[in-house]
Amino acid sequence: MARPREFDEREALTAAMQVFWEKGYEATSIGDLTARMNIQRPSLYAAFGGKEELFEAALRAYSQMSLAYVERMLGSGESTKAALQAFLQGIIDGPGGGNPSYGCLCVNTMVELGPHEPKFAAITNDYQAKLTDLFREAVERGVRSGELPARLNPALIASVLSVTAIGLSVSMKSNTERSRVEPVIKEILTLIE
Amino acid sequence: MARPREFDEREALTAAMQVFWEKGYEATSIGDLTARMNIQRPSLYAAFGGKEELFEAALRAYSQMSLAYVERMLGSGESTKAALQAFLQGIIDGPGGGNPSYGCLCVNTMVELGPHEPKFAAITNDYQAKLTDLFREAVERGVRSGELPARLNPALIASVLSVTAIGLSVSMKSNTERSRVEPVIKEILTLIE
DNA sequence: CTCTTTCTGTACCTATCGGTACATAATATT
DNA sequence: AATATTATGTACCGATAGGTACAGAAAGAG
Repeated sequence: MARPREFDEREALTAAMQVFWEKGYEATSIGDLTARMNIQRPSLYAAFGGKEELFEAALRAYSQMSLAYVERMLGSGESTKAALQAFLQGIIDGPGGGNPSYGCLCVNTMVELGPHEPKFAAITNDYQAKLTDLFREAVERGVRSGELPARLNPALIASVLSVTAIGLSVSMKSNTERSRVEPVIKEILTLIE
Repeated sequence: MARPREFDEREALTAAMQVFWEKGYEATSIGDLTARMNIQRPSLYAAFGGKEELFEAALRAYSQMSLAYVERMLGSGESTKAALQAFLQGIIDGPGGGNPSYGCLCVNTMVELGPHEPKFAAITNDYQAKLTDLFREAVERGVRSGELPARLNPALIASVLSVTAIGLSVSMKSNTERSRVEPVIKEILTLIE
C-alpha cells in the first residue's frame, strides 16, 4: 500500500503512559510526549489523534495492565491473606516495580481530572469497580477454602481494601517513607481474621 | 502613607484557595484567579508575588483551616467513636460543607505536585502528620475515658484512620455515589471496638 | 521503473500562558 | 492644598501551549 510506520504503536503508547503517569495530564506537554515516545509531532497526531485521545488510550492501557497485575497477584499462591498483604505491600514499595512517587495513574487521574472530565471519570470508576471485584473474589475464595472466617462480608471487605489501597497510594506520593504507613497494612488485615 | 488596598487580602486569599481547590494548580490560570478574587492582575502580583507563592499561601491557609475543623470535630462531643464516625461521614458528604468532588486540597496537592515539588510536599506532609496526631489524641482520650479498649495502639489506629480518610476523599472525587463507600466507615470503626 | 499512498521532519499557526510597564487614580502626610 | 506614595486598570511582553501545512522520503502496486 504505502510507507509503513517506523515505530511500534504499542511501544509508543507505553512510553506515553509512563510520561502521564509521572507528570500528570496537564503538566505533560506534547514535546514531553514525542521526546519519550521517540516520534515526531505529526506522527503522534496521525497515530493517536491528539493529547486528549492519547491520554485516554494510555489510561485504558494502564487500567488493563494494572488490573491484570492485581489479578495475578491475588490469584497466585495458596493463602488469600498473604496475597492481599503482598499486594498492599507492593503499593508501598512501588506499584509494578515503579517508583512509589508515581502512585497509580488511575488514582492520580481521579484526583486531577475526575470532577471535571466525565469521560475519564468513567474509566477510573470502572477501574475502581473492577479492582473492588477482584478483592471481593479473593475474599470469597478465602472464605470458601476455610482460610477466612465465614462471617465476613466479602463485598464490604473488598470496599475497605479498595479505599485502603487508594489511601496508601496517595499517601506515598509526597512522602515515600515506608515505615510511616507499613503497619497500617497489618492492622487492616486484622479485619479478615 | 498612600492609597490603600481596595480589597481584603484575606478574602482574596480564600477565593484563590477555592479556585485551586476546585481546579488544581496547573489547570488554574491567573485569569481564573483574578476573576474569582475580584482583583486585577497586577494587584495579585503586588499582594502575593506570583502564582506559585499564591498557591503556597492558599495551601497553608487551607491546611490551617482544615486542621482546625478536624480538631473541632474530634474534640467536641462525649463519644470518640461518634466523633470519628461523623468526621469520616463528613468526607463523604462534602468536606467543610463543600462539594465532595473537590476533595481535600492537601490530598489533591499530594497527588498533583507531591513527587515534583518538595516545597509543597513538605506542607502536605506536615498536614498529614498533624492530622494523624489529632486522630491519635482522640483515640488516646477515648482509651483514657474507658470508652475504647485499653489494648488499642493509638498511633497505629491513627495511621489507619489517616489513610482511610485520604482514600475516601479520593474515591469520592470521581464518583460521588455515597452508598458505594459509606459502609466502609462502619467497618473501619470496628477496629476500635 | 513508475506512480500512488502513506509516513517523517521542519517549520509554522493561533491562542494562551505567567508576568510586567506605564499611565492614571486615590489617599496619608506635610 | 500640594506632594509623595501606593494601588488600579489597560495594554502589552516573550515563551510556550496544542495543533497543522507542506515538502520530501520511503515502500507497496502495476
